[in-house]
Amino acid sequence: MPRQATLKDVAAKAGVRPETVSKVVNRKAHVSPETEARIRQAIRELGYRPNVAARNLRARQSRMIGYSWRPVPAGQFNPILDQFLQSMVEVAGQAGYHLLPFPCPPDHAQVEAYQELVDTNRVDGFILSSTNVDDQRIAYLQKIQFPFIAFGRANTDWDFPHIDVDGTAGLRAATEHLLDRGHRRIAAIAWPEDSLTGTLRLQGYGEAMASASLSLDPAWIARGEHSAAFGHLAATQLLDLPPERRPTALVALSDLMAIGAMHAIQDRGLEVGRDVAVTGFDDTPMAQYLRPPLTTLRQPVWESGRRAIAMLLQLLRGEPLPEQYVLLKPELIVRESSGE
Amino acid sequence: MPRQATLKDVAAKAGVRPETVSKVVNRKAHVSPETEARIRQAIRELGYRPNVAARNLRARQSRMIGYSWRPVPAGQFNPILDQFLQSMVEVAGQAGYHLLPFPCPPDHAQVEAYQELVDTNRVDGFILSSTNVDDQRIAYLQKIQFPFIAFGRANTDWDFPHIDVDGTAGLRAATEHLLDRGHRRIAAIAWPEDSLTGTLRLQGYGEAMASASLSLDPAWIARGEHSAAFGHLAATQLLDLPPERRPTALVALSDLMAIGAMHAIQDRGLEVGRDVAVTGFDDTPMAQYLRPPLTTLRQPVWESGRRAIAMLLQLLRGEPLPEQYVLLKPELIVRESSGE
DNA sequence: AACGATTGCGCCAACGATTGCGTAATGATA
DNA sequence: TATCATTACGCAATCGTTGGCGCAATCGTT
Repeated sequence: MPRQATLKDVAAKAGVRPETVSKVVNRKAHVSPETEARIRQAIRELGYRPNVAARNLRARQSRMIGYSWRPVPAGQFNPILDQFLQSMVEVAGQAGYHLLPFPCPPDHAQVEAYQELVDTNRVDGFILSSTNVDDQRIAYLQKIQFPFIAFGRANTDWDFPHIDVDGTAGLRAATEHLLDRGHRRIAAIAWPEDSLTGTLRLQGYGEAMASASLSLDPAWIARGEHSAAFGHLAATQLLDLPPERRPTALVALSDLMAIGAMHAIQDRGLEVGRDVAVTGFDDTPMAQYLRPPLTTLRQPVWESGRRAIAMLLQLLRGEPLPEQYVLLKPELIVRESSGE
Repeated sequence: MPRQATLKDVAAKAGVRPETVSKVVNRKAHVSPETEARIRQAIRELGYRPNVAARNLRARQSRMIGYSWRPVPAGQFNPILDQFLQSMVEVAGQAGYHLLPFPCPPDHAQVEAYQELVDTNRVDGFILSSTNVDDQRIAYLQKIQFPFIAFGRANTDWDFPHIDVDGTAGLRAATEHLLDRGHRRIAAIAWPEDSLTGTLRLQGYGEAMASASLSLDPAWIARGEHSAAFGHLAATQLLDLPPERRPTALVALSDLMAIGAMHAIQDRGLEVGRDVAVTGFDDTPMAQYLRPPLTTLRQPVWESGRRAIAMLLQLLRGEPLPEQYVLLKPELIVRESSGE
């Protein structure tokens, strides 16, 4: 099998020097039309493709973008990953970049993992998803001034470019939708207080309730781990409240918790949608197949991926970012779990 | 910001030549203990890491493995991707390799996409998933003798290393499980005849029915597109059969179709599990949250990923493969949809 | 003491592409 | 024909790492 043609081979065939070919390929210098034609012909005949390792060595870059995500525990879903990867690969590819995915290593090994990729010149920048408060990855990359875009927020006093889905607006929309349908006693099934995303989402619920001038019963906010089991437990306890305090609608911070809540309602012989309304968050693929189908908030996954890469590419080109922070609105998908 | 230290910097600090440092790093030559200590000290102090681009250029390799998968249409799930990526990244990482994911481009552009990655030396090998009969990617990579491992089979007369989940054994197990529970009229909800995976799975159903000496009613095999809607339609038609031919159990080739079938049964006022048993395939995360939870076949995703990479690494090292073809058995997960 | 064998490490030449500079050839102008 | 600007392309160096070769110093053996 003949090895891949190099600049030298093309040059020999076209009767010029390798540098000239390089200049034609990169449109860097003026070359006479005839020479250019001869060179292009040779390139075509030999099927020449520039060797990326050589290019990268010379240019001190890798044309690779690291993507780190936090894998979900077994039994849960990651409905985002497939689409998110696709959208990023597509946009990055158009600019000649490829993705290098790696699941977040355990906390103590995180910084080393990033250091490795940075120091060996394997990646030019990063996309981080599932960010945390006090996220070590963000702290490290900021310290060494390495280009990255986060998908999610972190400490409010940290200043770094990021994209996020506006969970506050999402829960406000879900709550308002329930208010529109006449509900007045609406409870929330939420995450622990240390979750940033959870706090932001819950805030939207609070805002909607406040602007409808409804007083909030403290018992209406249930906090617990992100699981269907907790959704079930929380809903059960909420339905156990005395009639005048018992909620007629539940907003859950995720589809997974909404599923648990739906089951709790059904276990009690009540009908979801008619007796108690339920909404979720994520629009996981299964939301549409539940009975009744789940009203939920769809994250603009595709858009997020595109924007994140587009922003990172700007950083890599050394251009200033028009917007450091991007907040995208999720879309309320109304299905039967929230009534008629 | 000081740029990353190179061999030259380390050499200068340790008072030797760069090549010597390289030899120490790669354990290639004998160096006196004192010199080695001095060099290692310098490496530590400067935080030296070999530049991958330079290494790759020299070694004519990339230490990258291309992974191509067929993205699922919107509204469906890809429960595999997250775990599969994780398992591959982990094993590859231990051998100093990274993954380069790219969704399958549209059919006509497939070969070009692979050519690009091969010709520019961006990847050393490929993992292909969701293979097809007459798969162009396989044909191309075989033609140019480029290392790859397929996850899935293709034409029976093509000879290439692959891993697959034994769908035949899976459906045999599901069908036998239903036979054990006393069912005699068992129908299958299957894919079109041109699907290789579908044909193999259906075969397992046929085998189990045959070895129980049950005659197969041709009406018991429904074929259609892979969707919940088709599952619903097929189940409805099966339940419309006259009582003596009406199946008491349905094996579906996927969880998605099983969901449709469950809904059809419920729409008719029947109870899944008690009146009609249902099984799926995939153990998508949602299977456990359905009501009743779905009996299904769990694919050994983690194991597949590890094995696929391990095999590819052997090819890349030029070692012969102990097994060209690996068939992994799926695990039957019994839940309530198949009865008590 | 003379010999070959071993060890430790320096030197050179790649790997393939890119870049700034230099220069020969061309054409225009006085 | 001499001068100058412009065009087209060659020259040499560089990016960081590695493999092969060779030389000097050291060691053991007779």
